[in-house]
Amino acid sequence: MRPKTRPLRSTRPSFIEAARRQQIVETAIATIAARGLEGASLADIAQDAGISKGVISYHFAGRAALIQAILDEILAQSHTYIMDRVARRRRAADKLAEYIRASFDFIGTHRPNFVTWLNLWGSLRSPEQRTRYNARLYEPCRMAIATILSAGQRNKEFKPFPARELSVVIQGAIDGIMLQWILDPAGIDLRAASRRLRALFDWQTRAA
Amino acid sequence: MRPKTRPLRSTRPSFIEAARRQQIVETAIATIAARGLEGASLADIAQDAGISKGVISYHFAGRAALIQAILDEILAQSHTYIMDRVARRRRAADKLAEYIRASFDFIGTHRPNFVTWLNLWGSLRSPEQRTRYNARLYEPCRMAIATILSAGQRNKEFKPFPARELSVVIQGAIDGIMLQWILDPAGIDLRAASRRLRALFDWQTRAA
DNA sequence: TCAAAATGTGACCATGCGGCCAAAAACCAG
DNA sequence: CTGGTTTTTGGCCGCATGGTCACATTTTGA
Repeated sequence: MRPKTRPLRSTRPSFIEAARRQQIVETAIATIAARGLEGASLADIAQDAGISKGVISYHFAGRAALIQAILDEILAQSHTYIMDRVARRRRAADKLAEYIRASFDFIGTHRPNFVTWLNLWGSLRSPEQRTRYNARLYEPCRMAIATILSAGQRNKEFKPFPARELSVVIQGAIDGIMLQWILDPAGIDLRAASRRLRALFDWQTRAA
Repeated sequence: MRPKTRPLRSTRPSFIEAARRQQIVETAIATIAARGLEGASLADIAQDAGISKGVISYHFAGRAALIQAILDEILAQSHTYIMDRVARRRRAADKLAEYIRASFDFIGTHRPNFVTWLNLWGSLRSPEQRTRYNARLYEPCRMAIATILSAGQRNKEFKPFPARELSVVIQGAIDGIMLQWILDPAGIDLRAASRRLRALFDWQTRAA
């Protein structure tokens, strides 16, 4: 019998454990995207996954832990995909353009993830009012952009500008457009937005 | 005794009714901002407002109706404030800059509103899966910007560009930066972002 | 001034939720 | 095969929630 408080991961998670966790997280993303956060009880998620409710309790410490796992999963998937594509480019200007293009590509092909992502923003500071955790979520994205920008400035590809400040604006523009698209898919042309953003920030960064 | 189903607003709402509704909505905004959506029960809100729980049920058809009222209130406040300031400017370029500046000013001075706003995004389609309502929420903002842009193009202040497309980008940038600031206030410099956005879109729109 | 309407109260209720557990089932090493 | 371990099941429980109601209080208007 697994003790109630997990023994600090004494052994590696079994194959079944990893698979089940993954399955539950993915089902939960779909369920939340479809019915909203409040409409997605553990029972609902279990039913969608075709398992008993107890299984979720067995693999996750509680609802909060499941939500945390969902957040991590969504963020990791997106980050991995984007950075993979960025890494294939050499020049800073290409990296920046690819960052934007990959972001929109991923958003466009993973709508449920971002619908759920949106539903979960409100739950971010639930556990202990830890507003601070949220910073941890966003900082890597801004950091990635800022790194590209700084590198471009170092090798004179880019002109001088405050990299950190601009990275906030770039990430903001991407997320803000995503938000509009989540709330009103028919009203937003993701492809056009992606194109314009690339042109806009290319113009804004490239040396004369 | 008021009938359960409201008689289609046969008479104008009384003074007390209007005041109470306003009080409840404002208290609810604060409560949700402080404790999160799931942590803000009707009982909590009532307590914060110093009234009995039944009063909320008396003035609102249910929790969903209250949330809807909150959304309308937040949106109306913001929209009114911004458009008031925009209206004071004559030239299109000034209107655009003022739109951006006013947006950030309002965001910066009404944090609780936007924390709650963020918490409520997930509840937008709760009632009937009406994803469509969301469009109604965002469209006015984009419309306002597009109107400014079009006017500027007509009188040659602005160069030619797809106004609708750019308005999506402008509103997106504002909201995306707001989002980062909500999640991580210490990590974002609103003033700098406002300045950069104004410069960026001035550059992007103004005729040569 | 006073009855009727509007508003507020606090207790009450049904419901659904997250969490728990004892027993069954599946899995696996020896 | 077998005994121990992991995983799953399905039902149960306590609790908090949104909503309702009979009654108290205040406001209104003639």
